[in-house]
Amino acid sequence: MSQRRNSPGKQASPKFSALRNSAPVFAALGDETRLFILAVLCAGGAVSIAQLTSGTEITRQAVTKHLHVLADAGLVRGIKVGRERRWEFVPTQLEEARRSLEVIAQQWDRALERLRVAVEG
Amino acid sequence: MSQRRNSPGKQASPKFSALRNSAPVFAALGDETRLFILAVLCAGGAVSIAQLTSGTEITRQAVTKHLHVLADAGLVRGIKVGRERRWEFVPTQLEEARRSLEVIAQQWDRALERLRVAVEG
DNA sequence: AATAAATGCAATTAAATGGTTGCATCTGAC
DNA sequence: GTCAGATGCAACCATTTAATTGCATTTATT
Repeated sequence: MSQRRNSPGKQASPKFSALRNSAPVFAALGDETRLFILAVLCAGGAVSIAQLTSGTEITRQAVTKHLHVLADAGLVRGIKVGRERRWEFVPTQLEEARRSLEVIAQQWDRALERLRVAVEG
Repeated sequence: MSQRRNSPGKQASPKFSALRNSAPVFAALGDETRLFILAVLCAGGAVSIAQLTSGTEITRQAVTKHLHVLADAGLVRGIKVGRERRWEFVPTQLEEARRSLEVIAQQWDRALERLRVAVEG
């Protein structure tokens, strides 16, 4: 996921690199099935693959792959319990992503404010 | 982008369909170059393709494609001005996405709270 | 020990993505 | 009217992604 293909800026500002870091997280969130899985895990705690699969219409292996995508993005974690593996939500990265959106939104708000001042004042 | 491949739930709850709707937005955000473009547009107002391209190391056409992905997700809009097209940020969908993350986070918080109550009494 | 449940692993496939090059079109300026 | 600047459009290519099927492995249970 996101093999650091061809990044933009030459020497990205520190402000932007925070944003940049959450690109993989957004990519992981950018799929209905994964959003569904995440919603389930947020609500319930630790759930097995079999249980998660029963909530979808795809195969167990497909669900497994989605779980690994989410895990690579740091959004979930799986721990073995007996013969099954329980998957649970890990809040850190989602918080990070939320902050990133705030940053963009704030930047926008400031731009609007500057515009307002320039016009009115 | 997101050809509604194989969606999860049979009759998704209204609560989840709000989340589901922002999957395409997250997908659009899940790329460094697009995050960069978005950051620029948030800061600056209306910018031409040529100007945007100069901030990256990819071709103008690649930037154009990214802009269309962002536009399809409703995050930006382009308006023709003379012989150039100015692209600008549109805040609505980003707000929507932010709310989605809040919903997930709140669900998680409530789950923790229930757990706390169950343990502490 | 034998069996069934729950996963893990690998190969395969169709479609989507990110990028490119080349050429056409539209528009402002001289 | 010609010419350069800024896009638009289309074909093409390599990689990644989402899903599948089939088989191997691990682990409760009886």
